[in-house]
Amino acid sequence: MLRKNIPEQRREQLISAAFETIGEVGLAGITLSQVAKEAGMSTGIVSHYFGDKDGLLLATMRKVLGDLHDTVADCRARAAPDAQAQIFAIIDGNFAPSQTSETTMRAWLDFWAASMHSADLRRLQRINDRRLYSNLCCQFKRRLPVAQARKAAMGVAAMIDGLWLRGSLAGGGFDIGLACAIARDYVRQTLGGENAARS
Amino acid sequence: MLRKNIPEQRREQLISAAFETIGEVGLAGITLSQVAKEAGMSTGIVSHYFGDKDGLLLATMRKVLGDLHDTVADCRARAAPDAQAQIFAIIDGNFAPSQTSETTMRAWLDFWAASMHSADLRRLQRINDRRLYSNLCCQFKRRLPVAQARKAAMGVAAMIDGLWLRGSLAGGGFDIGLACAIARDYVRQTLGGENAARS
Amino acid sequence: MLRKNIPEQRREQLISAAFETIGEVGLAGITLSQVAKEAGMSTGIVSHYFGDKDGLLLATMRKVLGDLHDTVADCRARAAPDAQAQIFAIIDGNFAPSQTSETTMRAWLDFWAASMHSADLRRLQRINDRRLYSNLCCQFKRRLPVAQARKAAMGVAAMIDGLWLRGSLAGGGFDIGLACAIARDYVRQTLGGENAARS
Amino acid sequence: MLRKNIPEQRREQLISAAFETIGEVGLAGITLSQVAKEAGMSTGIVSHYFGDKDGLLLATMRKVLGDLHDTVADCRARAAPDAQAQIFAIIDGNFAPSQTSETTMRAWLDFWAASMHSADLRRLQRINDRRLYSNLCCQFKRRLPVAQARKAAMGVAAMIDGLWLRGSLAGGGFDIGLACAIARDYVRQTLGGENAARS
DNA sequence: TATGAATGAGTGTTCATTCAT
DNA sequence: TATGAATGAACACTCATTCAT
Repeated sequence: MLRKNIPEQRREQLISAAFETIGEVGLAGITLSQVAKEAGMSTGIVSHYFGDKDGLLLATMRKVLGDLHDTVADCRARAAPDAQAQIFAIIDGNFAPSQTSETTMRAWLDFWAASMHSADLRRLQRINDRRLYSNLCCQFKRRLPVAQARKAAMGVAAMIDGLWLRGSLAGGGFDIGLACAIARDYVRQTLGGENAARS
Repeated sequence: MLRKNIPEQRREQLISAAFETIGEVGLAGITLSQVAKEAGMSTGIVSHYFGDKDGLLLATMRKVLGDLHDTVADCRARAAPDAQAQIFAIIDGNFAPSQTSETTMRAWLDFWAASMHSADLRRLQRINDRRLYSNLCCQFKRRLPVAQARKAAMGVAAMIDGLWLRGSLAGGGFDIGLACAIARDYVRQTLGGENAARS
Repeated sequence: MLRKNIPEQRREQLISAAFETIGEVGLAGITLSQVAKEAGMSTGIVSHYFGDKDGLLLATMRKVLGDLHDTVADCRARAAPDAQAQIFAIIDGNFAPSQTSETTMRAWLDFWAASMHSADLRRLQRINDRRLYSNLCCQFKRRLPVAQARKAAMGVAAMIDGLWLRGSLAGGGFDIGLACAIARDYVRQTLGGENAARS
Repeated sequence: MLRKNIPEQRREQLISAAFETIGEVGLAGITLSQVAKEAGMSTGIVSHYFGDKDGLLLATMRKVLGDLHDTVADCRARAAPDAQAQIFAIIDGNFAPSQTSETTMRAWLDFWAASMHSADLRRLQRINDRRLYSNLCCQFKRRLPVAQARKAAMGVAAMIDGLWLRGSLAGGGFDIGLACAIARDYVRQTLGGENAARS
């Protein structure tokens, strides 16, 4: 709130501007002057706060990843503590409105593609990738043997990313409710089959 | 073989060179002189054959899509005609070695991301996207009611793309056998669950 | 003369333009667009022919050094073959009109200063530096014992560079005739004193 | 010592920092933030004390010139009052350790080159240039006719600058003792030859 | 008085495209 | 048909300078 926070505010404004600009023209087509204009600042300010273009982009990806993390954490906090509810919450978080907006999906996909060619981005991407897997795995282990839990976690993680990926192509026509339903069915099958086996 | 085919051969060489170069430096980092060098031709030749850079890239994406189509068609032709075998063949085709090489995965992901910002690429991407869905849907309909078949097709398509997407991050560590196993399990559950329900 | 020489001609035009521009604004203040404008070409052509700015500057320094070498060689070829005449010719070459023009002197001094901070330029500078010394030393050895010849060569080389350096500050007021006379006197003293000692 | 002197102290610190920085990266490569960092101050302080970058550089050159002047004055004060001893002292001053350090030589040469393109720097350079000449001329006149004294002064001044200039290229390999010896020999010849001629 | 965040003009360099040969 | 030299607009980045605090 005080003076001290102004630098942090400007960093955030710049990151937001970068995020928006990526949504408009893509990561490949972004220019610093576009970002600066979007943020209402000068071009030189980027190197002042982020060193160079890559620094800004890295910070922007961190922000995108952080937002997803927070969204999922919120959903889980509001959900019942049992395994299935927690897994459903993870799915819900990944398909929350903030994560399925046109801009977010474009940025996501751009960063994913870019991480194939940049060590820094790839590291970040992997952290996020593993987090989804281990969050799921942790819950599945409460109900399934380790080996099955691992396979289930991989399957659900893939299904979430796959639904999301295919949804990105649909643009406005992405049926989030249907995506969640399909993912939930898969989870139920996986857990339910085990229950049946137990009984 | 004849003179007439030389132009076509050069087109293919150029496309191959573009494909390899994308694998090395990414779609964002590619330059025409790199492609020309890789193909052993002059820089001016691209506009001669493809109009401009975008034309070459579009043709390259068409090639990538076409290769996947051919690979899946091969697998299906060799598989038994029943629904489950055909679905398994579609899965196998999507995870065939030619489709899971480092170069292919990078090109794929780059094109997917780029299709968010280019109408031409997006159109191509959508055609492919729908083909996977309708191929799966067609088979599921032989065993499931339409509504369920559609959900199953969406789920399997998402799982294939999701496994593939997450595998792209793993680089060399992508366990193709495990990916296929998870996808097949999901198909079996979907078909089998229905069978169980029917009986 | 033929087509083949056009690239070489453009290289020379660019080097000339760089030389002239250095004379106008100095090595520190030179920009590629100035050079390109002076040469009547586009800015991109520099990297085409010289890789980058440093490449052009290095080539320009080589040209300046080469011109001095040629000028001195001409003077020596026209002079009598005896030691004193050859030494006088070396002095004359260093103070020839082409070497004492405002532009040449500015370029020279700029390159000398820059060679303190650039390995490539320093290497070039040293080659030239040693050439003056060894040319002189070679002649002095015909008349003096080795140790004395070396000192004499160092002295005359220093005097030439010193007169030239101080002349650079004078601008148009540089009295070339006087400079040559002082240098010749020093040579005569050095050689003559030895003669006197011998007799 | 008092408060009043603090501004003067900061000026000197800034000039020292500029001098050191020039030694490291050259006059062409210097930036105000480097200087400010070296001095442990803020970037804005330069305009506060020196108006702009050129002001700082001009002050730095003045300092370099002043140091040489003081060094020569010290040497002369400690030398015998006769002409030859005074001339030797001038030579010694010019080759004193403080004047032949790597940093000093680089700064000197950079300033000399820059003075070709800046009126302010050139004026300063000329003052120093003439001072060396008139100091020498003054002493030579005590022993030689005016015309000869002038030539001798020009010759010795050139020899000093030339030895120093060539020494700058040698870096650590600059043999100061040899340089002084060569210069002294030249002075002795000039004075002694005249003596001999008189007798 | 002193700071350092902010500006924005100017730089070297890259590269898709053109076109004379 | 094919070349590759040439163009020039666009880019990221630097840095002297300003000014609110």
